[in-house]
Amino acid sequence: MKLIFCGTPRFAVPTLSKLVQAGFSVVLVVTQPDKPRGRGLELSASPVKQRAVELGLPLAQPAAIKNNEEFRQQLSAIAPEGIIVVGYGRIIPQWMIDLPPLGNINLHASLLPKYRGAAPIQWAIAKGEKVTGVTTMRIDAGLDTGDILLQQELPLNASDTSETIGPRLADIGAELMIQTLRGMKDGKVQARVQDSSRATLAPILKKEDGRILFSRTAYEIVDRMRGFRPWPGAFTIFRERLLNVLTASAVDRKLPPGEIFVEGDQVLVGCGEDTALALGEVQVDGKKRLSARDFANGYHLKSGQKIDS
RNA sequence: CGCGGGGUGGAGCAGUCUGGUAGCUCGUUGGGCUCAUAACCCAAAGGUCGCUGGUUCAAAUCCAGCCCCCGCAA
Repeated sequence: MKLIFCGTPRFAVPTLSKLVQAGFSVVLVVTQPDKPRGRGLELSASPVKQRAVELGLPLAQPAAIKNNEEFRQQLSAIAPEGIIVVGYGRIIPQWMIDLPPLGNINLHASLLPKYRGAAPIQWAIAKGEKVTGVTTMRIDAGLDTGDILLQQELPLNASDTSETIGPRLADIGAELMIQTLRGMKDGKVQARVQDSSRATLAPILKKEDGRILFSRTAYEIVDRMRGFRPWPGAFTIFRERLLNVLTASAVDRKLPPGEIFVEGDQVLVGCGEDTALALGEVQVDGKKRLSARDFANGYHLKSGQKIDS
């Protein structure tokens, strides 16, 4: 089966690898242009590009595609049976949706219609879901609103974070994509319409999503911390500097929100509804990560102080 | 030239602006108190102040270069 693969992040890599391994003919890989990254803003290639290079596949990195005649003709000339889209990072234009007979097949990292949008893994964990999963669907003009092809669930437990779940969903999703394509080929896979009344959104994360609001319960804060790791993480402002809270647990304790309580080696911070956050590892802007104990000793924390002042 | 923070006894920090022989909270070791303790009291050990060079009577502190760590941004 002749396919074009569009993807950019690490999440998309297993699917690309699996397609090639399973014998599908990936004739073109489309990914985002190289961008400056990291300190010093050095130019770096997307994970998908790196893998495509390893696999010796032809690459395209158009800056824009909607009105890109040259790119459109390139794809038309290939005449793919299907276009596979996994975290490409751009809106797929109508002309592309209409091009292949099998349509544009997307792998999405949630159980649609829940968590439509750019950060489904993170939001599912941040909202304290007990189960998430992956969905293959046929792309339409809307945001993750296309007809569902196949789904696979993955249970979540309290220790899971986006870092641990992301790779697992990527692997499960890669497998599901293979099943989907094979199933479509011999007509065993039925597309079914999403129930949009049950839809929720998982918008792209911003740094601000990581700010800890001590008015929330500690349990909510911990869930968000798991979901938003490693970025944007969880932070507050401590003595006019950024304080990243890398790990923490929730306990039931009545303390004024934002107030510190030092107890032995533990540092508790009051949260909403008589809950408190027991700090684990923290990191002050410019410093190394510290245990709550070292943090309390080094910065002379006293019970009654406000952490965010 | 993307912006910014930091490297001080075993850990974490203060001191740097306004040069003058190093301080705090812990930990460690010894002793004391206690039925007992991760609690409390007393004492001790432990530091080339990231590296190199410069200015000075004198540098953790001022100047120059270098190394390492981290946050923002993407």
